[in-house]
Amino acid sequence: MYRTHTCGELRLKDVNKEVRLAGWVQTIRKFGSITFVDLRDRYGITQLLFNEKLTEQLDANPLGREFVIEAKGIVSERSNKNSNIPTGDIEILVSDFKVLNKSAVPPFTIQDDTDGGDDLRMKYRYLDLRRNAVKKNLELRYAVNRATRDYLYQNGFIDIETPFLIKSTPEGARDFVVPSRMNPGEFYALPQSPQTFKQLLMVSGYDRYYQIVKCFRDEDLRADRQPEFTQIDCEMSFVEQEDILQMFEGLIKYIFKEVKQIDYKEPVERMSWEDAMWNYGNDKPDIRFEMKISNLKVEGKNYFDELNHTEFPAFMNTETALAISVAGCSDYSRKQTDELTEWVKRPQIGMGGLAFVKYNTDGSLKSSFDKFFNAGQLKSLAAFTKANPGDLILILAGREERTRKAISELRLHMADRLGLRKADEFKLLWVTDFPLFEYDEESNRWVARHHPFTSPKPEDIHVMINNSAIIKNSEKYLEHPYSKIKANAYDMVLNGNEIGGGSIRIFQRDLQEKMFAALGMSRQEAQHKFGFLLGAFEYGAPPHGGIAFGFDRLCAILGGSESIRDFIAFPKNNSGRDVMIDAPSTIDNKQLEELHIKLDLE
RNA sequence: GGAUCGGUAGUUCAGUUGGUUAGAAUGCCGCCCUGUCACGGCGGAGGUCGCGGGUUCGAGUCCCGUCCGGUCCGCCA
Repeated sequence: MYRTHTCGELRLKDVNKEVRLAGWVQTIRKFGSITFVDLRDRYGITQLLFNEKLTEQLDANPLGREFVIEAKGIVSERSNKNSNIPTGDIEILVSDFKVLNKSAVPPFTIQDDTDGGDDLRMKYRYLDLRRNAVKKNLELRYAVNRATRDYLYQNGFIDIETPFLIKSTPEGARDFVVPSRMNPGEFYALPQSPQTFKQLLMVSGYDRYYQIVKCFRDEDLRADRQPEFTQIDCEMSFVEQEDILQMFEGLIKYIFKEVKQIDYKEPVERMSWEDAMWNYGNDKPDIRFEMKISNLKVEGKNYFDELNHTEFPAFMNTETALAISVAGCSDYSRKQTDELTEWVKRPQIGMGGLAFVKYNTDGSLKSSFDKFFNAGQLKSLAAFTKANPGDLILILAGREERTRKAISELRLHMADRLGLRKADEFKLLWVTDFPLFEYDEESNRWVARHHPFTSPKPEDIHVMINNSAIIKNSEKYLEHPYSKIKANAYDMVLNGNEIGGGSIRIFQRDLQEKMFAALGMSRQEAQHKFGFLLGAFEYGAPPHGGIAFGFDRLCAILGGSESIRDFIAFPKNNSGRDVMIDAPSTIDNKQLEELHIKLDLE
């Protein structure tokens, strides 16, 4: 037996016990004939005391950082206690010890505030994982996992595994493909999600299914995006949208309670996609704070007309003008407003400039376009944006899509500056009533905004059935009936992050075929790609719907972190590389031959 | 596919206008130290300035190319 206790459990009540501990040497502090060693394992740190005067031949000199040792000794009360660690009242007076394995000097310090950079930490991830900071993230991840399984079990869900080697369906994200040795020239694809399988399980009658499952997408990465990631994937039969919303806001609340001890009592707020876009400029608003957007000029509605104002070119010759009113910032200096202007001009935001109005606390108004607006017009503008004395009104104008995006980024930026996005505050939101289709100008066709299995709202089904997807020459796609169709789809948003999304599915063959056709798929193509699903729909498919949560991201948000990499044991870097094992890598010619693959590298 | 920032000691970084022998902190090694817990003191070792080319009397510094990494846009149903 290597150990009788862990390094995290001994307390004053254990004094005088003889114990054995095993773990890693965290630090060594030597004072002549006595030496303190902090011994670390998964559970904590316990101080060992080596006293050469008391026990002869007890030489701690051969020890080094990260050596694995076992030590025998008596639990003793410390004369100088350390209130920073749970075991700080005691130490082990070592009578004997053994080095179980030596360690090379680690390339970075294994401490909460490590000196290692990201790249190095990833290369030596097995050392990085020894750090408390990373360990507690993985523990949180497991707590979320357990709470999820608890809740879904209590509600009658069954966990069913679905295959990883499936068929490539190049709709949506790019697939990772796997060559089939036994079927030369043919390839499997790794699932982007178990979507069709879970729907087939509904046809099979497993009316409450879930899986915490890896999904794969071969797209470019970000700090919060990995090529393989984990979803909480769920599907239910005989449900309407309301049933799903109830069930799964229950899940998230349960996770809050179990993992964060947060009692989220109030019902989750709801907002239509249109309201979200209108008031917040994006489909995943952070509603921890207000700061709604005022639409000064949008399609079919021009506030400046009411002002009888036609002077300021930045507002006149533009598609859109949007404003936010930021509380308590009317005293911004020239330097600060310049800063904001620079901020919106950065290539990521890409605006030409920023107009502003200072609504001073004394009620006076000062704008960056005083030349064009008189006092009365400014007053009216302030009223329209619902500004109060003390507010700073920020206005962006330009092309609609870009300006909307920019103002929503600016809104978040201002909230960050004002400290309105508190890490310990959690605000959930359902966004509903998404458009079913988006028009892709590149490929000149409609694409499914969510995915092609999403059902239109019942009242919009006839629009889909009675209209052709084809856009006539003169017609703008915004005027086409398809652009008005709403989907039975919903996203869950937490503090401005999309943490989950789902929909009520199509479960009739006719409608599904109509959907494929609308997406520009021929009958034969649809049959080839999704024949199995269409076939299944002929054998009594029940009405069903579901949702999937981004597990890694949910954990990161609950852990108060921006990066999901900190919550994945072995993540990949920005280029999709695992720098620890150095994957991906080339394979030898023999393997290629077996797969009947010839490389054509330039 | 594009934009942008970075690459200097084991590590994190500084390095001025191009100018003598490239620095700091930390880590590492040695010696001293009986109450530390960011221990302390003294001493020491440690560098292909990512790589290749160019400009120059002279390049860590300027230019071109390239590789690697971070962030963002496109992309991610």
